[in-house]
Amino acid sequence: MEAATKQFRKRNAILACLQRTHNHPSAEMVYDMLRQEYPDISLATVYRNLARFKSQGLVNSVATVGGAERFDAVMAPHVHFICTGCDAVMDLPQMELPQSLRAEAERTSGCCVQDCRLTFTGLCERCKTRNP
Amino acid sequence: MEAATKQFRKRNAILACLQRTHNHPSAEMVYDMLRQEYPDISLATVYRNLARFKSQGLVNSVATVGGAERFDAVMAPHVHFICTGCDAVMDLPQMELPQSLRAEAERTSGCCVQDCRLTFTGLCERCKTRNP
DNA sequence: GTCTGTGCAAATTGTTTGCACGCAA
DNA sequence: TTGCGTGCAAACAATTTGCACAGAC
Repeated sequence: MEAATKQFRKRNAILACLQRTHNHPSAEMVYDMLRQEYPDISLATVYRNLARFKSQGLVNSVATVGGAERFDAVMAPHVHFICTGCDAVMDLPQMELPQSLRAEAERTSGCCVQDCRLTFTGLCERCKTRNP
Repeated sequence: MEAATKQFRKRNAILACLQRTHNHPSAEMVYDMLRQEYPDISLATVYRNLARFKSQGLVNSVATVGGAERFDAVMAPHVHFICTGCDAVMDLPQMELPQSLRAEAERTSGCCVQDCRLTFTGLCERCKTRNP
């Protein structure tokens, strides 16, 4: 990491963490992951930067699971699956999100549609076998 | 209201409130609406009964908007629109939710899909004209 | 010197819980 | 007399905010 980025080291680390991971972490999960490399990082810094990224359009909030907001750095609309057994949030990359949906929503509702989200809930493969 | 229901008067009122309104209220919104008829109702009672309804499959949580969970007594999967300007949550009844999606999700993911939710965000008609 | 990013602790907010009371079976 | 629904207040958990400090410009 170059010297010039020292000022933004933690901010960059938070964004990089979101871009690197695919588990759609909560603020606390990001905090826990970064604590290894930045032992003095504060949870408030994570929250502050997540809010900033969101308002900049760098990060989306995917859902709130078990009371905690979950974040995603993949901005292209895609399909998610949330496991009610283990609170995992994952992508369903095989599934296409029909482009026509957004236009159709805008036409039938008269609203200005900015985002579209298709989310399934249920039990993931692991929880499926554990729970009867 | 018959005498027999006195025991469940508030519980019934909470459910009826959800079934009657279409604004997908939060616990606090339900509380405020019921306070007119039941001035001594408690927010804890609303939360307790909402949790009960949810576990009984009588009520779904649609989304959490501005930190507060929003509820819906319409259990059939349907499409929602959330306005980021005024935090309104509304139905898009004109839009069909393709039945095939759930099966496709189950097939491609290997998960056990229990629920499907299609949600658009943006600005409603009123906020659209207010915000530039 | 000014501005910005941050740690820390306190505050805020949505939600849950423990306890006591009152009514129904 | 046992159980359930409730109000109230306290507890909790996720998130936000005020303040002081350090480093970048």
